[in-house]
Amino acid sequence: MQKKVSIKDIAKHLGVSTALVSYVLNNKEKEARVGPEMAERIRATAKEMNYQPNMIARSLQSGKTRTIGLIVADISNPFFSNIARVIEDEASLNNYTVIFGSSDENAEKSDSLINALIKRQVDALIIAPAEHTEEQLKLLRQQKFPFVLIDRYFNTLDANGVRINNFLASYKAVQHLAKQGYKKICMVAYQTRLPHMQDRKQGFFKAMEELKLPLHEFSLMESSYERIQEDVAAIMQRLLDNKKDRPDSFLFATNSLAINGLKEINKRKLSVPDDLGIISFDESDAFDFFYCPLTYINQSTERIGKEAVRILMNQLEEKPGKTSTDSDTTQLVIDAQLIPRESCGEKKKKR
Amino acid sequence: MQKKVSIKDIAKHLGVSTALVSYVLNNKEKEARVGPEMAERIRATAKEMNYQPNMIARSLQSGKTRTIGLIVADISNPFFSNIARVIEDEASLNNYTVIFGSSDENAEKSDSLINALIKRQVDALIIAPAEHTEEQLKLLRQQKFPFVLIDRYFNTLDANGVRINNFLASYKAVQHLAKQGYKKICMVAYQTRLPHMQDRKQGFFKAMEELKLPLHEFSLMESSYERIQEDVAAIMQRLLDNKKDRPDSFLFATNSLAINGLKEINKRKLSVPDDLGIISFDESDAFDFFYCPLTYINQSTERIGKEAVRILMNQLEEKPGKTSTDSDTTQLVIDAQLIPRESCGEKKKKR
DNA sequence: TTTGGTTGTTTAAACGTTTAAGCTATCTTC
DNA sequence: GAAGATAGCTTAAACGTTTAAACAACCAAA
Repeated sequence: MQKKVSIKDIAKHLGVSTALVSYVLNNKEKEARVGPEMAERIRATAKEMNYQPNMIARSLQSGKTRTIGLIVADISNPFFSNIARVIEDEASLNNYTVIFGSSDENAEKSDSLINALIKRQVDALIIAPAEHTEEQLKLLRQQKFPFVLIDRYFNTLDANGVRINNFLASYKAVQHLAKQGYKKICMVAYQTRLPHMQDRKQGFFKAMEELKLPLHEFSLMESSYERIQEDVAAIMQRLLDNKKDRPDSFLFATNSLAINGLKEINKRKLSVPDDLGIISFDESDAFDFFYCPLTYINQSTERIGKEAVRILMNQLEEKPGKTSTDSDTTQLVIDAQLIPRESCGEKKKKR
Repeated sequence: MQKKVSIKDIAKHLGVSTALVSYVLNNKEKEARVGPEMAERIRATAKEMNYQPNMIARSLQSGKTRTIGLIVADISNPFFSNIARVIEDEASLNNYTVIFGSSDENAEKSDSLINALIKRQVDALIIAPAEHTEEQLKLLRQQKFPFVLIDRYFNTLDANGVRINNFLASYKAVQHLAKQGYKKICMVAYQTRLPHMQDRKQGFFKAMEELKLPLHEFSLMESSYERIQEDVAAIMQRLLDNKKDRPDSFLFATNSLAINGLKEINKRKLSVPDDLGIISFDESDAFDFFYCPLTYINQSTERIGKEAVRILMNQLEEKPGKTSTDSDTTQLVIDAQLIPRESCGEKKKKR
């Protein structure tokens, strides 16, 4: 690669000091009392030589990189890639760029990712934390490193965060199913201690209880993250092939769970919403194209991304008259919408 | 944020020079003849003080950031986010990280994105180039900046690239449709001069010609990128609502086109594959859940991502005995697979 | 005892910026 | 015409690394 032109090159070319060039190119000519014709010449040669400032050098000197690190479970999951896109746009509006990494829901990978990004001096992190990463995050917090959690959170960790009201979302979903006449609801969730997932489960149980719907052994089924395909297939096989006593509806806790579940339902030629009612968390193009469009719980990736960046910017771009401190914490809980469509229409009376 | 600990801090803490610390932490104790017990003490305090090297400083000194810039049309498009994930993993294996940006198929945005990433001193770029970005890329090439094009390419630009054989893919798709009895095929493509898209169109026309299938005014329909939803809706409305003379099948040039097209088809209660045969480029979860699973042309995002990184690494990590030069160029054309499913099954004889 | 080698460590420059402080003319003002 | 202000520029240090070169102390061989 060709050597890039630096401020030094411009200075040498004009026979002046680098300071002068720097002042002009940073539009500080007034404060630095640079002569107007000199300023013009500098600007001209900078353009002529196609000068591009070296942000690395600038960062070293300023201690700021104007870079945000984004850590999600998997950037190829539409939920996260949508958020990534929103974050990219918002960051760009504030002259920040984004480095990303996928943790695969793995605490060790998360740890090395966080370290790699910090070594690269990102100014802040946006993290959808994996299970067992509490300690890593506590350390970050202790070091007063700025970050925002998205999607998930921890009870024992007081940190910035943006998430939906998971409990209520599940709760409403069950109510909706019940109103349509479904009684034997099965929730398919991830097997994890992450509170956002626990909330979804608890919202489910709370609604079941209040509605006086009896629980079954299949009421809550759990899949691992790593072997989701096999696990969900096994669950569905066990439940659906038991003609005697099977659920009449499913509440899927994420889009990936739903997609894997639906594939199994399809294989068995069961008809939705007659044989089975379905609701899922998250969005997916797939939900629109299922023969019977899925009722889903919409988490606004737009809002999650925007608010996460907003919270960070508030913290990073400390205004002179700021009142907040590093230890203050913002937690935003967004209300998720249930989007009713056809996958749990009025249940037939027959069963 | 708490001040980070530097090599200087460790040196001061031990009363030695920074050089010594640097040698040890870079495992150059042998070459630098550092005493073994000193080395141990340095390592110990480094761990104790939780030292994290400042990559920015290291980059400034070395001129390398071990960072790859990724520019795609839209990171939230599954095709690109899948590629992004593969690139992330491959990069990580080589100790690189990835910064990304979305060009929105817009040349100006692409330009400012390229500049922003270069200012940040990325070592290389992986780009899915937008229309009219040829000149920007020629400039890059001229400056011998390392980059690989993915998905798209330019005829007049000799650069590294990884893409599928678009012409042949289209060609085979038409053959497949014809074999199933479809004759009045409509290709829905993007209105762009990008050669990969032109190739898809030309493959279509070539096959039509060889099969002696007559062309209609609807044979090739084009949508803009910016207003895809409106454009595709208008196209489908015009074609489908004309009962007299309408296509009997569609070849969609991308997943987004297909998804928008299918929504319109659904609205009109037309049945696939009886009333209409369908093939689309790219993958999508949605294709699996369309009531009649879509036949599609699979571009292996896995291979595209991996090969792109491999080509870059070959160029960046110049081995001592290297034979290739900066001006050498690798172009990889991957064979795309047609995955036959139900959306263009044996066409009924009735029409 | 000198010469030379080895070992362990320090010095200092460099990477490309930014910016406070310093310097030198020239211009006001009385 | 002396004092002070102002305009226009330069010097130099700093950010956190890396690394060639220098240095000092010791040891071995002649």
